[in-house]
Amino acid sequence: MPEPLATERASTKTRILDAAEWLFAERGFAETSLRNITSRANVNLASVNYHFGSKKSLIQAVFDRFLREFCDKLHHELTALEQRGTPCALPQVLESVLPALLHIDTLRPNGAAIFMRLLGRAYSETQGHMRRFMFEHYGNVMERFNRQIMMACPGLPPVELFWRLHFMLGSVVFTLGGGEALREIAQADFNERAELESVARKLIPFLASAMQAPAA
Amino acid sequence: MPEPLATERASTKTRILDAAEWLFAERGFAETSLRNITSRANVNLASVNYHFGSKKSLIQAVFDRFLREFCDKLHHELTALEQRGTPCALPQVLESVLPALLHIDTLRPNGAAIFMRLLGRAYSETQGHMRRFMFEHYGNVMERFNRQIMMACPGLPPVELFWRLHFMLGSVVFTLGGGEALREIAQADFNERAELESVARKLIPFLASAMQAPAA
DNA sequence: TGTACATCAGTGAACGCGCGTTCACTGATGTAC
DNA sequence: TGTACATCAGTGAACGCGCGTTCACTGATGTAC
Repeated sequence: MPEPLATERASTKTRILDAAEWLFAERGFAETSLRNITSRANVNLASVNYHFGSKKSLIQAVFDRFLREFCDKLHHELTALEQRGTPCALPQVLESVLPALLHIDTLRPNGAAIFMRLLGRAYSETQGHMRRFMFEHYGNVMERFNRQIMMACPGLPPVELFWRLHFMLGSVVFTLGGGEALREIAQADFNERAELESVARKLIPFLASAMQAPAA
Repeated sequence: MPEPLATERASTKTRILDAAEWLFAERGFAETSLRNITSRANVNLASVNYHFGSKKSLIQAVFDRFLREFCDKLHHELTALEQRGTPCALPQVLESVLPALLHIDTLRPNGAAIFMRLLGRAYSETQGHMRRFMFEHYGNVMERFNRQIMMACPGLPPVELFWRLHFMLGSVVFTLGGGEALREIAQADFNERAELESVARKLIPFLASAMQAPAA
């Protein structure tokens, strides 16, 4: 099949993915019905099950598209980091995630926030389907990132490192994926437009300093 | 009405709250049906609407009970802190939350984790009903806590403080409320039983160090 | 080149199911006179 | 003290609704001979 021209309507499959990811992030999986999705995407209700088989598979497909886009970019950043030869300082390592996040945000409006929300949901699932899927398909990139962090935090015991990585993940997911709430408060109370990049740039020194705390 | 004796069956209202909070935290609000709740509580389906009016009001009641229990305890801790006279160091301020968290955990099994999950959900709501409710009823205690933090971080601009408070909240909510996932990994990979208190004690130096990062 | 058949993308309508809520009702306890 | 009525806690069955999924079908495109 040839790639659709720019003037053509996006494929039904793509339209469903676009509508679904927006609604999933906005309301959650259970609160989003296939009727919500298909009417937003302007496609037939039955076409979701035709293309994806089930609602559950659609959720997985949405998540997978994000992970692919994100990890491809992160892979490049990590390669650049590794080729420097000299061990990197912690802020530099953390900063390597930023282009991947910004890249996702250029692909679709509010993309990074949506991705962070899905990531949060992946971790709070009772059954860890999405989490397991993530590690099976993109675990190698994450491993490489972890190794860079480890090298920048010499002497930190592995258990401590494990917890701190998740403390960091919590901050990132909560504040970048936290919906309009924080954005609105920041705007109302401090007249500050909370752009993805500006929040991320506040996060980096905060997290870098946190990681350098002495182990208990 | 006299307080029920210890040997008596807890009141229907209490049984519903107990069942609901467990299920809400485990599966989320939308994924938990009133039939799930009432069959777990061993009460009649219609009694939820009799006692609480609607599912939405039940959610609020569950959240309110946690907030009351938590804030009462935190109120006492803050009073003790304030009466010391001398300004407190950051780790001491952060540590004042610990007894409140542990208190909730003694009231009901896994109470603190459930509370943290509900807190996370309160922040990711599209409409901020729960968040607004929280600030209206318990805002004064949170204000006092914020003031202590502020005093322990002299020179930090208010905007920066706002964001860092939420970076902290993210770490706490994500790791203490994050379900079995992290607990299981810690057990499997590091043979470490991730007790509430031991994770919280890892969090405190991490967050204290983070808050002391130089402002961008 | 023409014909027959297969595959693919999509459609409209219906399916049964579980949902939150409602309603008429019961039986126990409290209150007024 | 006895009777009539009110309130309260709870119940069983049903309500209409929106859900994910299924199914028979259509029309366009590709392939075989």
